[in-house]
Amino acid sequence: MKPDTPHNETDAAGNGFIPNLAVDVVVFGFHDTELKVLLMQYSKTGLYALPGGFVRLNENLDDAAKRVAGERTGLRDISPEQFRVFGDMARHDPTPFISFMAADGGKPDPNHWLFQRFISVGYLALVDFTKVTPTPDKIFDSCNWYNLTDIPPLIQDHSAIVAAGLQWLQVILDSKLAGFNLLPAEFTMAELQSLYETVLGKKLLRPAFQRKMLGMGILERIAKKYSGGAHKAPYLYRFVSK
Amino acid sequence: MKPDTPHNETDAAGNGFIPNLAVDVVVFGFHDTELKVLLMQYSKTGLYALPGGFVRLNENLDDAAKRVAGERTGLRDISPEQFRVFGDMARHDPTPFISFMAADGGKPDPNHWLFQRFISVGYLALVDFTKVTPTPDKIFDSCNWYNLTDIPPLIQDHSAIVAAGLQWLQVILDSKLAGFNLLPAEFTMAELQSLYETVLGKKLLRPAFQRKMLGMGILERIAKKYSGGAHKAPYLYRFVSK
DNA sequence: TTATTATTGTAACATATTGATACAATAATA
DNA sequence: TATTATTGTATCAATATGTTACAATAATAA
Repeated sequence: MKPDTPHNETDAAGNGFIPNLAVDVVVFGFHDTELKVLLMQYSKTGLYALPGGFVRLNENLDDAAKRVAGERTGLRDISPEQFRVFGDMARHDPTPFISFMAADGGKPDPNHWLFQRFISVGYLALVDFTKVTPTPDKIFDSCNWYNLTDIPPLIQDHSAIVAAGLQWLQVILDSKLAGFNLLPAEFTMAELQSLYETVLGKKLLRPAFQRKMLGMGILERIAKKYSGGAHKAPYLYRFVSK
Repeated sequence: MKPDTPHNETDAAGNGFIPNLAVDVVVFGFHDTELKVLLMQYSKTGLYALPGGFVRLNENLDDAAKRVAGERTGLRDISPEQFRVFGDMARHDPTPFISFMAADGGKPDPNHWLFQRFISVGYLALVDFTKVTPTPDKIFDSCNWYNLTDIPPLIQDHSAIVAAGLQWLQVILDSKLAGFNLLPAEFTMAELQSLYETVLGKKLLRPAFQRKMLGMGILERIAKKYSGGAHKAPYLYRFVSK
């Protein structure tokens, strides 16, 4: 038993956590012109879910999201941002947790705290795909990237949370320079444009895109990249905050 | 005792409500070229606060905010929208509630549920100032409009919640036609512009503003208004959704 | 070594949007 | 009937965005 994790993290009472409150994190990555989402799976039942967790009694809400996202990705320097709270009664559905426990052989305690109604704060984490080590948790024994265009059915309202997370990303993409969190430290203009096109779901004109990005004054040109292709090699860029 | 209100709404255990979770509503109105906020006061201590409340065990989160805003304004047809969750430990400060109870003569139970740490969902309600009947609640015995430019110190982090609500309003003002909820059914272009200027905190050029508003195709021109001034009378407009 | 190819970087122009000025129209008052 | 203040909008200027075009060039092939 790890000393920094309460031994009652999944006990029937939920001691140590704020009741009825959860955080679910939509972790987006970008790879091969595809947006990827980090999903958990409980192999015995095959059910998929978002990385999620609960808020400790003396823990900042944002820190809970950071902890959850950090544990699933191995990343320490991320700051997930809340984008919406999901608080309808309609989202209450304990059957996935009942089936988890049934699959483990035990007889589920009908008063288990996980079966209660939960209000969940949705967080968005934008990460460098290449830096992530997907890591399972105590409930879900697998954790992996999935193409956003091809996600399996998720438990409860998690599909709606993913959809809302994408919508939010589209909104903040321009204003918050969110895109740069999804790319490695150095990238080509073509990669940046591909990211924008994937997130926004539409083609952009190359000259206008390049003009706009360079006009923001937040890109530093580094060196030539040898593309390997039979054509002019693109510059590499680095993001620099003003 | 009203049958539709749990008798334990403010008892020491907080039964019937989700623990550690609150909703606070920033109710904005617009009157005399000023943005107004609805604030509660507990007269014996003089402390001010946002209209707020708790979430019933079987209540949708949004419905809790609607209930709270409805009870304080007398309006039934409003849909407050969440704009941010406030979940830092730093916001935890039970002293206002302790002083309320002390002022009432009773000896505060140190384990009273109100003294616990709360995570609060901030909601924004945009209302027609002229339609509101400010109504106190069980904790605060007064409820009134205050000029946003001149709000008294508020308990806990409620000032920050108001500030965040205003910022959010500035963001959604254009995209969500939020302004129209703040005006009466019929209004002049000058009134609409004044609202925009007040919310955004800057002057706008009249011809460009008018062109933009008319260009959106959501305004219906009604009839002449007799302004009473020694000048050309303005049109009246009505908002029509497409 | 020299074409060929595919892609990059950007100039150049067209179009659309927004900023700013100007002015006729007009409702109340003098 | 002249005066005044404000409204509605035309007009032009400035800026931003959409689009086409083309020279530059890195790898490959002739």
